[in-house]
Amino acid sequence: MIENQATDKRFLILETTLNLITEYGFHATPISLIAQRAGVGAGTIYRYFDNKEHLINELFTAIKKRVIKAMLKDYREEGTYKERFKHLWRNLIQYCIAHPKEFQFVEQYRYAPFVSNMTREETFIILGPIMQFFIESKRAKAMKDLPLYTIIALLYGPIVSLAKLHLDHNQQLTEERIDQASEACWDAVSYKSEK
Amino acid sequence: MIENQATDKRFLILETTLNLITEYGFHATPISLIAQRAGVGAGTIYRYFDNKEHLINELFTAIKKRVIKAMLKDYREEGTYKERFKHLWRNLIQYCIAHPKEFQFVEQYRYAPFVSNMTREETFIILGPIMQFFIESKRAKAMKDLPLYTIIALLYGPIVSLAKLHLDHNQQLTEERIDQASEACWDAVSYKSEK
DNA sequence: TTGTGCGGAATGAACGTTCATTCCGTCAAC
DNA sequence: GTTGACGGAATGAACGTTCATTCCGCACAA
Repeated sequence: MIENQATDKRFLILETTLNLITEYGFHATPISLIAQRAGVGAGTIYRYFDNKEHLINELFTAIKKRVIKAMLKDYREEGTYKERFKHLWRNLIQYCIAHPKEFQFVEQYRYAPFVSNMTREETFIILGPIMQFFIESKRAKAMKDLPLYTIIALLYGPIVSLAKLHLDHNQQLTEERIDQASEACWDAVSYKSEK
Repeated sequence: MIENQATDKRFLILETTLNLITEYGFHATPISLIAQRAGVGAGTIYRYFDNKEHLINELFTAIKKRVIKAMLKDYREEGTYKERFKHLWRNLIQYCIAHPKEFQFVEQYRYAPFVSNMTREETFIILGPIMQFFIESKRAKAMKDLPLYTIIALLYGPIVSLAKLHLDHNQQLTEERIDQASEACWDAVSYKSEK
């Protein structure tokens, strides 16, 4: 019980920060405002986080983990490579749309100067299982023999763009459109003969 | 001569700002530093720009225009749609790589809260000719009948991802890789039969 | 059951710093 | 001599962070 209160408050601060930062940006959301909205004292935040920068970095990794988890939801290593790909791809874009603030936050600050390199490297480690899928697909000739980074760009890039267009321009991203796009992405990385 | 001195100083301030902002971020580059690096007084900056926010927005549109111009360089409405697509696509990614700071700046602040909506809308107007190409390609059945926004996402998304991976992870983006990727992008938006 | 003492969580006023912006004396151009 | 561009010191607001103090819940003595 006692620990729960502590983790609850920690969580509360993180979520409040997420809300404010996506709305106003990092430097435009003062600690004082986070404290006010979270209903805690400004000093309290410093009991849980060393400083503002650490707070952001923790928020970052927390969200990244949620994203990867969502991406791998119900994923099984069975079926065709295309089916598996579509499962992962759809999971990811669905999550981005369902959690716009998390998506915006990650996209906006991924390369911001105050996000530490360590945080960025952690991400790559977390992504291990997904990388494995790509490598295996290539080996099985289900995917073109493209460099790993090219594959990532061809598959992840459109997700980011689609999600941004969806969120910013109210381009309704319907089930149908998501499916169209996932098919197109598969066309990009698979051989033409591949059905 | 007099105007030239004025526009030179204006340009100097803008370029200095670009350099500093991509290195430190918007809120972490004080006007005083811009002034110092540009070799002008802090007050002088306010002779050319109303305030910091305006300065950024002007920098934004200036860069956008350069990007579109670079994209359309040597573009002619002749040859197959695939050839034309590849020309535009390569122009764009080449520019992103050749001008990393401009690319980073645009990508980092495109959706930042302090970039005005007007600046964002201007962008869409500038993009008119490119949109026309997509519409025409669809009509000619050279491209799949996908929503315009989907096409943009499928083609522009990978460019952003590739450029970022290139710049951040030192993934050498060779001529060969650029060509592979452009082919893959075309596969994404064209019909399978299309050679 | 009640009263007392204790440890650490929580607080928010205060501090020192930093920043965007203003203001004004200087100086070059004509 | 007049004009206006210019530099950079001055200004005041806002910020992150600290720290002396308060608050709270529990343990235990009586």
